[in-house]
Amino acid sequence: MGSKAKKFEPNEYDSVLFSVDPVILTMINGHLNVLLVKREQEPEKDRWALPGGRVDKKNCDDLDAAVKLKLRQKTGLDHAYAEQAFTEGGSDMDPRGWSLTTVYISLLCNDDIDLSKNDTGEEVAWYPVKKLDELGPLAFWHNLLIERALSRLRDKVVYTDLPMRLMPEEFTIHELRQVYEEILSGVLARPSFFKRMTTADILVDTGRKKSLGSRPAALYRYKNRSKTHIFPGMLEAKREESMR
Amino acid sequence: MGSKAKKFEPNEYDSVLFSVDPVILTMINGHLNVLLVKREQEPEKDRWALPGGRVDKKNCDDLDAAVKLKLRQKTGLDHAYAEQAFTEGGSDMDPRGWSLTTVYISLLCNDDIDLSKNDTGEEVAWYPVKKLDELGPLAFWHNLLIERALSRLRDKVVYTDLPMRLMPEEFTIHELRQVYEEILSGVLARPSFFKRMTTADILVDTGRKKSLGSRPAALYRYKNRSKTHIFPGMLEAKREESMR
DNA sequence: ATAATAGTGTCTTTCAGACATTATGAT
DNA sequence: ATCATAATGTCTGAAAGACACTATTAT
Repeated sequence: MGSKAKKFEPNEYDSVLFSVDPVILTMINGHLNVLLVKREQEPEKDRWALPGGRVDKKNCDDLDAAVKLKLRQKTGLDHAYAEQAFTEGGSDMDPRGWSLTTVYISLLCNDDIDLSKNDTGEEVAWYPVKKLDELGPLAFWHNLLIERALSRLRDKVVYTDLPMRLMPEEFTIHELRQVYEEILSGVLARPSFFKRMTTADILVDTGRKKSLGSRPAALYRYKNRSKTHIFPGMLEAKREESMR
Repeated sequence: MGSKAKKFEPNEYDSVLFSVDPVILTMINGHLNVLLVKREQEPEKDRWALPGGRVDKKNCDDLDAAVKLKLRQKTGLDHAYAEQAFTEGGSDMDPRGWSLTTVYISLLCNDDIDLSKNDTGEEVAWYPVKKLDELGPLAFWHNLLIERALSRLRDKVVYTDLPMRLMPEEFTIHELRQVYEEILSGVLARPSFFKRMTTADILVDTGRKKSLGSRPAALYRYKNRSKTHIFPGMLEAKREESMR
C-alpha cells in the first residue's frame, strides 16, 4: 500500500505499531481545550493530532513512564495528572499497518503550563473541544479517540472530584461549578453543588475572598490533590447552556 | 536478551510485542473461578497463564475482533460478554522484550461452556480466584493482571448489574445476591438488595418457583441481557464471610 | 406444629434537587 | 438604596440500611 511503508517481515506476526496518545485538557477562558500538535511527517502530514506518538522503549521501562515522558516533552510539566482511558487498535487506524494506541486523559491547570517549554519544536496549540469540528478532521482516528476520552471523563465527573485537577491553587466554588458545567455541557443546581463540595471534607477555606463586582466569594484550596474523591451520589446536569 | 529472542531490527523502534489477555470469570459451586491454560511453550513453559496471547492480525481487523476470537477459541462461545479493563506494558513483563497486553474482563455462565470445545488442544482449567496463591505464581505478570481486573470488577459491581452475565437463564434473587457477595467478599442486606433488584425494571418474574427445602423462591429472568443497568446508588458490602 | 428461608413493611438516614431567603460588597 | 450574586435554610423525594414481621413450603 503506502509507498513510504517500511518493511519488517521478521516477527511481524508478534508485534504491532504502538503509540501512546494523551488527551491533555485544560480550561481556557471558561472552555475546555485540548492540546494538539501539527504533524510534520507523513502520514497525515500537516494535520493536527494528539500530542502522542511512538514509545521510546530505551528510556521507558513501562507504560506509565512512557506517558509521563510524553507529558513532560509536550507541556514541560513533570507531575501532571494522567489516567489511562482505553486502548484501540486495528488495521485501519494507520496506513503503516496494524497499529495500537493507548489513550490517556490528562487534566491540568493552564496556569502551570508554558507551551514554549515544548521539547519537540513542533507547532502546538490549545483548541476548544467544542469547536473541533470547525478545525476539520484530525490525523488518524484522533477525533474519535478524543470523543471517547471525553465521554469517559463525563461519566466519571458526575461522581468524582476529577475536575479539581483543572483548577488553579485557589478558586471559588462558583468557578469550580463552571468547570463541571463546561465538562458536562449542562447546568448544575447551585445549592446542591455547594453542599456537595463543602460537606465532602475535600476543600479548605483559605479565609481569603475574591470579588467580581458583587458579594465576594470565598477562596478554597484542595485538601489533598493527589487522591480522587468519590461522592456517594451522582450529579445531574440539566440541558441548556446550548449557545453562547 | 533471552537466547530464544528473535531478531527484528528493522523498525523495532516503532513496534512492540502485543497480546490480548482475557480474564474469563464464571461461577462454579458458589465461587468465582478464572479460566487458565497451561503454557506449552517457552518462556514460562508449564506455568498456568491467562488464556490470551498474540493477536492474529491477518484475521482480526481490530482489537474487539481479536478478543472475540480468543474467547471463541478458548470457550467455544460466540457472544460472550467482554469489556476492556486496562493495558499494561513494559520491558519486564516478558523476557522476549518490551511488551504490551490489553486485559479484558469476560463474564459468562458456566452452563454455557464446554471446555472440550477448546480449539487449541492446550490444557485448560477453571481455578477459584480466591485460591490462586495456592497454585503458585502464574506466567508473566498474570497474577497482577488478574488482581487488577478483579479490582475493576468490584468497583463496577456496586453500581451496576454486571453480575447478571454470570447468571443462568433463570435464577432466584437469593442466588443473584450470593454472586454479588462472592465478588465483593462481603455480606449484603437482603431487603435492600431485593428492593434494588425488583424496582429497577430489569427482571421478569417467570412465575415459576425453585424450592430448596423451605419456602420456594421466585425464579426471575433478565429483561434485557445486552445492556448493563446502572443503579442510582451504590451497594455497601459488610465485612465478614471471612472463611469458608 | 416447627423449622427454615423467601419476601415485605416500616422506619431511619443520607444526599441530591428545588425554591426561597439572607449576606455582602460595588455602585 | 439598589443591584448582583454568594451563601444558606428548608422542604421534598429517591434510594439504601436496619429490623421486624409475614408467607410458604418441607418435615
